[in-house]
Amino acid sequence: MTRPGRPTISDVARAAGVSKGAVSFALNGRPGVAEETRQRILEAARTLGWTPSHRARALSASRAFAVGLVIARPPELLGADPFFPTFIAGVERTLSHRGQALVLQMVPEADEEASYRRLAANGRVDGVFLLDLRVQDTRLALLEELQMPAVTIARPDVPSRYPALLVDDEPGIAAAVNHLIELGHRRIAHVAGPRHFLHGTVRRRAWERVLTDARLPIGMVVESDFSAAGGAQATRELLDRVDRPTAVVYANDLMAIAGLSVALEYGINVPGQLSVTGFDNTELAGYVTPPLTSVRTDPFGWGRAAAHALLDLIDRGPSGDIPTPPAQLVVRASTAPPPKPARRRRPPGQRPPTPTGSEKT
Amino acid sequence: MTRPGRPTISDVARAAGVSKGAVSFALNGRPGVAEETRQRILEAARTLGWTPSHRARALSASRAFAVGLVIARPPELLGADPFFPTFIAGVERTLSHRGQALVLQMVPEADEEASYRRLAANGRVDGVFLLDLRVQDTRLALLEELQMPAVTIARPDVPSRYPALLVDDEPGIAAAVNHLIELGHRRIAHVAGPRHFLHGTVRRRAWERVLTDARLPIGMVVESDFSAAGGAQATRELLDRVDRPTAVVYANDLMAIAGLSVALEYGINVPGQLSVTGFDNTELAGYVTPPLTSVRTDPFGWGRAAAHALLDLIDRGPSGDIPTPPAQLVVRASTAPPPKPARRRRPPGQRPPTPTGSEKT
DNA sequence: TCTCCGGATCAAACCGGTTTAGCAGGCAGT
DNA sequence: ACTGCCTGCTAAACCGGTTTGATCCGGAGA
Repeated sequence: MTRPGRPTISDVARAAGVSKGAVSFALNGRPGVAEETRQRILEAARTLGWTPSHRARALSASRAFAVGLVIARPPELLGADPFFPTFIAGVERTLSHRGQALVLQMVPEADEEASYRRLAANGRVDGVFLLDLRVQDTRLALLEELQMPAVTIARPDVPSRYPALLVDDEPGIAAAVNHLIELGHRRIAHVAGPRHFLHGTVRRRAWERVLTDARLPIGMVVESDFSAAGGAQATRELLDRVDRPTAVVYANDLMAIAGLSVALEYGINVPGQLSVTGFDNTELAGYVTPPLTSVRTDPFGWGRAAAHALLDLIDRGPSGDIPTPPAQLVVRASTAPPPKPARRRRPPGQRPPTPTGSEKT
Repeated sequence: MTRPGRPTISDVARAAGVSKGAVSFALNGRPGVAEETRQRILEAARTLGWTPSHRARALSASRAFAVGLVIARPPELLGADPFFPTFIAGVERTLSHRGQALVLQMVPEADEEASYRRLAANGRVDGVFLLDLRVQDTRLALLEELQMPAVTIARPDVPSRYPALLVDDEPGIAAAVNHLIELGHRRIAHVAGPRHFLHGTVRRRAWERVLTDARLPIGMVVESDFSAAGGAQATRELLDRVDRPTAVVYANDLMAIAGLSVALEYGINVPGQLSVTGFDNTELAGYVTPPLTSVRTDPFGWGRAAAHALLDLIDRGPSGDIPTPPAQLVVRASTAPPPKPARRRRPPGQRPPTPTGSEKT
């Protein structure tokens, strides 16, 4: 007659002829167990095929051994953004090495607060990642109220006692704008993300700052929503202006790629008559026509670093913010000098797509 | 002096003047508690702000109240594919209503088996979704060995006692190929996904079958990897042939969009000289030039249905496979009649992009 | 009045670990 | 020989729920 179910620590204790407590000590490598006994216990555990019950450990340690990630975006916007899967892959890389799991929640924005509350009340996670920070984000206060450890991705614009992964979109946008200025552009527009998102605002401000420093006008900005449809619509608005821009800095690749199509539809050659830059350096950026100059970010690395920081916070208490390397501008064929003031039609000379592209900081 | 920590069921019992057991019964709506007592207990729980401890419940019920999803893909391939985020969003929609959580693991392919084993050994989940089925997938046997409930997305090509969500790519591909045949195409190529993936093989077979039924040749197929780079490379191979195809059916949108750029690079007009179809109907499909004819699938709905099926399997035992509505072909401007045999150069007449597109089954 | 029955309730065991208090025995110090 | 201390281990409590077996009680039936 075989025992049903997995062997427990009591089975191991019986097999090794010791008490439960001794087994627990031996398995956790704690002192107070004779070396010979320890070996006997480990041997018994091995032959029985014992594995620790995560559930029992979680209850007695009052820990979940899991961290949470709440994503509040409409599902149709989620698919097109490569950020999340890549970030999560990075997170996992760290977590799996430390025996932790990731609990993912994807909820409508209206359910977001409830989602955090439930996660905390149930004790399902020991901490969370705070992503897609918003301007004056109310979630920080919520998490402090819930006494939930957290790591924020980017430094919030409200006081926060949580460690932040210092991703800063400013240098990437600045590199793009400077690149365009160096090429000779003067009318540089921006298709921005929603202003209530911190990264939407940060990117717009970066664009403004560089233009202001160069004494160029900052009037040409259209706020959009990071979607292809939004990018297309914003591009139309810009191209319909009488003082049409000679370059557009988009807040992400998806909008930029949609913008490329709109330019083609208008019969405006890119990069001959219009330069375009994206942000994210998505896989597709190198494979559209023309290949898109973009800012390469590192969501995978961020995920790894953020997970590290969160686990350290949980295990060892507060520490400082985490720096990240600056993003790099990847120059491809969608940017070129602006057309000469005398409107000369240049033939739409195709450059072959170069997936790699050269780099500038 | 306030008690530290959350109130437990014992606190509620004390406050209501009853035993732990009575509280448990009352809270779970089980019979054997007088109505008046039940109300008193619920009232006490409410005023104390009691919430059930997921950990304790999991231990005593020997259930995790969570399901797992293991994704084994190289991270760089993950970002571009909109399937996973959308599928997961659908899964969450169901799970959150049922108090379940999703444990997500993203691992290198080499660690995949270990990942399932760990999930099972730890008892972290009560079941898993099996995605990205492979030809002769070995994970089915693994999961049966681990006695882990599962739902497969698509019916495997090996015997399986698990319920399957019957997603079938065949009708979608068939619709695309038939659409091209009706337009008059005779040389219809296919850029396939990896043949070791079931969906890669299924889509290729569907393409073959329709062509064979129409007595058209099935020679023009290039196996690729679902990536933009792979799609571009495969397209080059096809366009370099002396008997260049007049239409290409791509196994996903990402490869198709990369293919559009290659055609442009070759000076081949789409759809004038070459028709192109994608698969997935990604957000970008409607915003490239020309807008891409594609097959619309419903990963969100699949996620919802799969989660339903998995929870039912866990709670109520085996049931049947789950049907899904057939995919729809979304016709946009990337498909048109083939060029006339007499090679007449047609001007690259732009059609404005129409994001919506008309539909055919 | 006595018996029987069923509903309401309680105490205790249980899930599978971790942790603490305590005990036995060996050895050194005085 | 007695005290003190350290090592190696056991027994029991604990984490916070669920479930079972026993008990108490009031009302129906004989």
